[in-house]
Amino acid sequence: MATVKKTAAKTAIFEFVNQSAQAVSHADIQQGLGDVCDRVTIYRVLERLVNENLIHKIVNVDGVLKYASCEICATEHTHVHVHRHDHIHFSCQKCKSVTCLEDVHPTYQLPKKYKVMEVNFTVSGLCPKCV
Amino acid sequence: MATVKKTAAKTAIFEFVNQSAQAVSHADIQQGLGDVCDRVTIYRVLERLVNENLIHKIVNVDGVLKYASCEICATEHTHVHVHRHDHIHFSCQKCKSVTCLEDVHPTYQLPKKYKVMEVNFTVSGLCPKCV
DNA sequence: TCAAAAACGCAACAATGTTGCAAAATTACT
DNA sequence: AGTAATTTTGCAACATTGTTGCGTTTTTGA
Repeated sequence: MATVKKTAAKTAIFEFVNQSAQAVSHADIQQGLGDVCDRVTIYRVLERLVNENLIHKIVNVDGVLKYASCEICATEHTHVHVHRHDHIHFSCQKCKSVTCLEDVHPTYQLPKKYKVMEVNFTVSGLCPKCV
Repeated sequence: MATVKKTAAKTAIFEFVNQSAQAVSHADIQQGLGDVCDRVTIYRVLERLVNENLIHKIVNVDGVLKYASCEICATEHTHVHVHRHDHIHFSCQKCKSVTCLEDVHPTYQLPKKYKVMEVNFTVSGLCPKCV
């Protein structure tokens, strides 16, 4: 029985991600939190937070992984149910910010026989501040 | 006046990408082509091919960049016009293949003021062969 | 309090991608 | 064809991002 343990690093990282208006990278966290923990620990904590559905993971257009708070998780206090993170992310080419557009859910129809488990929709260009 | 030059490496890489049914990574190309050219050259040729709209670039769910032939480019013989590569890509978690679903174009509506320049839609799960 | 399990730090490694610069190849022009 | 201009290449070195193994520390539940 895998028991999840509460640790200082996990709490700090979770709050950091949650308080950010934009999606943050590993580097952002490391820089933002100073040295609360080792570099490797950040990777491992992020992996756990994603598995526990407390945050969600985004692949940016340049291939760098980013993490963002999950509105559903943040508001509903039960993390038991699994929900799909199928909203669009916007990656600004100028200010480099990655923002969740939680209300924008693309519609599409896949050919039969494909079994979808995760989605990653990212659109890049200029955000309202930079346009 | 930047003049595009035809080279052996470029031709080989372009044909390799074009003949692949799935999207290929830098590593796939390097392995597939042996040593027609240096590792760095592959990166640079891919960048050029993308800029010339001869192939298109995909960010896989794990953050690795992949490249695929562009059906529009491959069939229409004029590469002059810029076209959006806004179809969905499917990334199989089992066989690791990344396939262009050229006919699946998601519809979505962004909030005003976002200027879209590129899109990257990737769906992962199990492909028909692995389901 | 104490033992089991989870999480951590450290070090080392792996994969992927980038940059600078001099040499080689291609192209345009005469 | 000859030649100069420009692009492309190879090489080496480096940067970034992410992973793994392992012994130690921390957390948790009984």
